[in-house]
Amino acid sequence: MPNITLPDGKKIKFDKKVSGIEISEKISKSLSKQALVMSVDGNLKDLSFIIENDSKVKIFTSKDAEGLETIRHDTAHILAMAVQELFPGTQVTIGPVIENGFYYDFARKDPFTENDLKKIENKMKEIVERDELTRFEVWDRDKAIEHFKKIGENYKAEIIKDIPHGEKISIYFHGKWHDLCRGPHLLSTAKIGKFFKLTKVAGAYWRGDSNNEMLQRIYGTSWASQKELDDYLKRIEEAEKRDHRKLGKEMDLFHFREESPGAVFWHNKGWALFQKLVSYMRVKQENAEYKEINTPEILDRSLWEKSGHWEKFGENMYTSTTPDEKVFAIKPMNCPGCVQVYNQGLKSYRDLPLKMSEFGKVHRYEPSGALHGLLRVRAFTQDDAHIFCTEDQITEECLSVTNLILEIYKDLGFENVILKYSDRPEVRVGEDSVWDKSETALLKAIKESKLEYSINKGEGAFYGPKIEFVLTDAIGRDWQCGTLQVDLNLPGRLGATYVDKDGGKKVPVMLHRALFGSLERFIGILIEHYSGKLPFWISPLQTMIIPVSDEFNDYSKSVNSKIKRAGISSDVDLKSHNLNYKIREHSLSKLPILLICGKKEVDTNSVTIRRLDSNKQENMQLEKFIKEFSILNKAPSL
RNA sequence: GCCCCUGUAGUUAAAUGGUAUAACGUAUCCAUGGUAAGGAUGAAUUUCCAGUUCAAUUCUGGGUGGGGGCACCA
Repeated sequence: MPNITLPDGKKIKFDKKVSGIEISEKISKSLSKQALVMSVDGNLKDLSFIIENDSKVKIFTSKDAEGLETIRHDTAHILAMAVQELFPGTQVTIGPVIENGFYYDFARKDPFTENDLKKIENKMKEIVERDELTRFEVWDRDKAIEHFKKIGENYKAEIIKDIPHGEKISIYFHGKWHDLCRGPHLLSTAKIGKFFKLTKVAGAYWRGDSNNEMLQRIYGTSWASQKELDDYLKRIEEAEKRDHRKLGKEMDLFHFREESPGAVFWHNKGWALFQKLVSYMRVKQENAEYKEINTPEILDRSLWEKSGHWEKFGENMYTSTTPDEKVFAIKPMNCPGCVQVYNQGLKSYRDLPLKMSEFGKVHRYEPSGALHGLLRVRAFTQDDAHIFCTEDQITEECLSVTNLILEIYKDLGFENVILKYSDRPEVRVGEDSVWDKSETALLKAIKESKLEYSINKGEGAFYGPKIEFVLTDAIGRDWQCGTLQVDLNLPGRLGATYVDKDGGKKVPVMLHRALFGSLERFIGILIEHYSGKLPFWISPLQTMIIPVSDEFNDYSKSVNSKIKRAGISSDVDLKSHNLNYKIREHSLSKLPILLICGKKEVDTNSVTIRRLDSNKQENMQLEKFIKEFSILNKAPSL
């Protein structure tokens, strides 16, 4: 006779075997109405599961992550039911819960259209109303395979074949419709409610492998209440408003065009932002003892063959044949060029660590489907550096890179940073013993940094293991930006050496590191993080001077030139629009500071400040304005 | 690269088997204004290449770009 222990420690004694729903009824009527699933000794179970022995039981409602996940899982099943009712002959494959929703992959000849989504949604609602009861059976493997094959569900049969022998094959029924599934599920289809929406159709490879056939995936979202669904849809809308592609156009920062897919045409304001970030990093790197260099964009094929890029990275490289038939590659990475700078002249152990930075523009032939605004381009500028050092210096140098990156992210408004560590990939150069050494040294640095980190097996660069720096933006999205790679391979391949204490030549270790990764991508992230309202010090155009009428144009022009001389970017709006019009226009373009100049200002040699998102008027002496805003015109850490 | 959707003034959109409409922007003129759109007039457009058709921006096929996913992100 089971003794049930609840999360608060309370025990309930039952005189017979008991189901989850019976337990919830015993606790309270309202709980039994809201109950969705339960855990029995830590394992999630259907509420209909019968408990025979003493157990710890926790009942979940839609307020718990477990409850909401089960709702989504059930919604995915109901989606599959609806699709098969509407489109007989469609095969089901898998339909997992994902963040904020679920998807289901189907195999069907004809594509689903946006119109079908609406139809399917209605059918789903109908199924919810039918309130089909959930039932659960355990089948024999061979019977299950045979059954699914017989009804034409070849993908399901294949999935079952891959389930290890000895594991139970559980089949869930919702009415007559059934699916292979681990569960748990709600008691009936009505329990999911109607707070779901199918969001998009997309292609997806069977088992995520691009060699396999493509299935049709339907994405959806599902919530416990109409309000939560509405809030979610609202959040999506808000995120779309900060899309850097849209803001980039509105703010006149950059554009793309057909002649060069995946390459940015920077407008004046966008380029100003780009250059501000570069100047800022120059100062930070100067302070950290980096020496800036610059190397050719086009280099002979032989160098890329030596470095290993030709073989391991060739598919992503642009090449160019000259009129005299020589083959060059447009650099996809800066490292070989940098090693050649290192190689020019003799280096001593006393020169190490030698940190060479380069704002290098690289070109990579990315798959067309990967391109996405500034976030994924084919031509971009890396804030790259290569640190040549001895093996003993690796850990210390990695730590100093990590600190530099954290400082820079903080200046730009990103406080939350986590690390991702990736070790040796399948396609790589170098001996395993060398990889052992690099991986150990890098891991040691990670541990000493005391930052949170995760491990990505097999995702390192072809020449060495790496850390990636992942930051979190204003609406909680993660972005992978900086990177740090240990490389014991390239320097040797390209013949880099230094003269050690004993007079013998040794091969240095090279660390590759990028702070933002790609300037282009980072600018995209910055725009989205700030919704285009960039901090004053990196604003591409910081102040706009607006004369109240033509009469004050001269005064406005003189204010403009004084502000510019102080290093603050500024412009005068002399167009023949009225004041209100100009204020609206420049506010919409997210200009941080508007300076209004009229009679009052001329008489007192002052300006009236209007800050973005405020309608307060603040009159200030011009000299004072320049002094105060010059202080704000620097990164917080400088 | 793969699947689906998509391409109309600078921008955002509307319409159509008989070469297109609006708003904003732009240009000219009027208005000279004090904190989120003052008024008038004008210029400007169907992504490219084939095909069907008397006639294609519209239908069909292909190229190419863009979007959403998948795969990729060295």
